[in-house]
Amino acid sequence: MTYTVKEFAEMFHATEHTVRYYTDIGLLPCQRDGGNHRLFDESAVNWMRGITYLKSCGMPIKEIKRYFDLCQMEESEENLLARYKIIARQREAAHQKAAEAKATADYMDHKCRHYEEILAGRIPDDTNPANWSD
Amino acid sequence: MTYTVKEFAEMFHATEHTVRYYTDIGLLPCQRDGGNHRLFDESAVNWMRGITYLKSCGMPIKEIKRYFDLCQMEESEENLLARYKIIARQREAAHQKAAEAKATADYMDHKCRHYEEILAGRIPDDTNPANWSD
DNA sequence: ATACTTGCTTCGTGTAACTCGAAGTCAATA
DNA sequence: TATTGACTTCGAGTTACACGAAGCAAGTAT
Repeated sequence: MTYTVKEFAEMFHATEHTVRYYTDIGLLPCQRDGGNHRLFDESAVNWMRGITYLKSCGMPIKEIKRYFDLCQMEESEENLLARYKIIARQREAAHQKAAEAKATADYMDHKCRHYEEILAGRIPDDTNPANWSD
Repeated sequence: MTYTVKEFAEMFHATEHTVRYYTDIGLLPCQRDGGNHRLFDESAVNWMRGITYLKSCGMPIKEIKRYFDLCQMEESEENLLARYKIIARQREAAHQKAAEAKATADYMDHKCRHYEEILAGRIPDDTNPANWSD
């Protein structure tokens, strides 16, 4: 089973532009059909899943590419360790991002309730940028 | 109490470049001292706190600016509601981001353990981009 | 007094990761 | 035959900075 650019983009909630961009910079492998159109197979789907996870850790595209290049090299203890280090580092980054995102969400809950109190007329409107201490 | 660009940047783990950039585009207010150097007061600190929260929701800078402009306008029911809508929307965004970040962190934990199994020699090295299904 | 260092200033270019639109190709359909 | 739709490449635009050059002003060391 293969996918066209459009189908592939939809699978990952990405734009076709982005998918083409990834193939152009060599981040995402693809075949071409008779009409020179990009075709993606299951392995490309798996690559792309990995890309989205690593991107979500905040990893720059160039580094993601380096990681995938490592994955395609001949196996060796050294290579394996290098890959592990990258993943471990990104795991850390992911946890930090998650904690930060949680804190932001909590804060926004609080801020939202504050607005609702004002709208209900229970407290006066003190909304001013200088009041972000709330 | 006022702060220089450097002090202010450090407070928010931002670069001096970024702080200057924010003042230049009118997102962050500041005074100037005799030597034309930027000076930030407590209210700027609060503004900046708000900016970092909203940015962390994924809100573009231009929209953040529009929100802060609303905060400085004359109060009215309409204005208040407009502001509330913005905040409520960003609250949603923040929760979505938090959930996604959590999922990524969990996945990275899993991936990390997978690597540790390989390194311990308990399972063979199948690490290949096409195996991101793991 | 002179030189150096520190910290700021503006200005202009560079970067990442897209994002958009123009212009063209090709196959299927009305 | 004409148009539609999906694809192609290419080049320019966007966001949110990052960086470096060149210059000023105050304080410190020699």
